[in-house]
Amino acid sequence: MAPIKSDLPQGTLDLLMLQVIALGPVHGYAIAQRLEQVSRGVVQVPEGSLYPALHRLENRGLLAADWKETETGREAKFYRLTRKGLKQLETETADWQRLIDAIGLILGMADGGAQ
Amino acid sequence: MAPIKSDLPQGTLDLLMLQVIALGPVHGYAIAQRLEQVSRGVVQVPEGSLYPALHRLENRGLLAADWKETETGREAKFYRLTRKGLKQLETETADWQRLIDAIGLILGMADGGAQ
DNA sequence: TTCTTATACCTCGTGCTTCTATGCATTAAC
DNA sequence: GTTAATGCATAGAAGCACGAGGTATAAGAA
Repeated sequence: MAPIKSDLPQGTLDLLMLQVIALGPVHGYAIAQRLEQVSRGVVQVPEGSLYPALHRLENRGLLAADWKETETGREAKFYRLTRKGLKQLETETADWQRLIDAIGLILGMADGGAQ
Repeated sequence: MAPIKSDLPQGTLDLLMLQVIALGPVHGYAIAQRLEQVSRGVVQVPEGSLYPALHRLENRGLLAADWKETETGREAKFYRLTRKGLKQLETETADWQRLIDAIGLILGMADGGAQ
C-alpha cells in the first residue's frame, strides 16, 4: 500500500525556494529545513528535487551563489536572489494567488455545504 | 489582451475535474467549458489534457461513463462520479487545503515588504 | 587511528502529468 | 457537399519531482 504522500505540485517548488532565499543568503541544505519548519512539516523537499531546482533557477539567472563558510565551519554554497529573481518571485506569487483563487471558486461552486 | 496563463500545477487537474463531475453527469467538452467559466478564464483545459485525464480517472475507478444524447442531439460520453471517486474528491480537497495553507505560511513568512 | 553520525553537495534514471498537434465522426447551415 | 462547430481520441515531446546512489568534511566515540 502506498503511504499517503503530500507531494508538491509541479512548479510550486521554485516559488517556495525563491521565497526562502529572498529572506537572505542560504545554502541548499538549509532551504529544505526552513521550508519544512515553516510549513510545519507539510512541505518536504528531498535533495533529489532540491539541487536540480537550485541549478535550474541559477541557470535562468534568478539566483546567484557564493561559497562561504557556515557556522559549523564548513564550506557551503550560499544562494541569493538576483534582481530578476525578485521580479520572478513577485510575478509567480501573484500568479499563484490568482490560481488558488480560481480553484477556490471551482471547489466552492458546488457546495451546499458551505463552510 | 494579456493572455491568461492557466498552467495548472500537476495533480490539480484531476481534482478540478472530479469537482465538476460531482455536480452531475457531464461530457468532456462541457467539463472544460465549465471550468473556464467558473474560474473566469483562469483555468483553461486543452483537449489534449482533458481526455487523457478523463481516461486516467475512469481507469482508476473514480469515474463511470455512459453514452447519451446531448441537447444538440449528438452522442456524447457522460461521466459521473463513482463512490470511490467521491471519496477521492474529498481526500484530495482536504489535501489541497492543507497544502495551500502550508504554502500560505511560507509565502507570508517574509514580508518585509510591503509592496 | 578508525568508525560513526551529521552536515553539505551533486547526478542519474524513472515515472507521471501536461501540452501541442493532429485526426476522425457527427450535426447544422449554406 | 462543403464548411463550421461540436465531441472524442491518440501520439510525441517536454518538464518536473523523486528515490537511490555517490563524494567530502567535521566532530565525537571506540
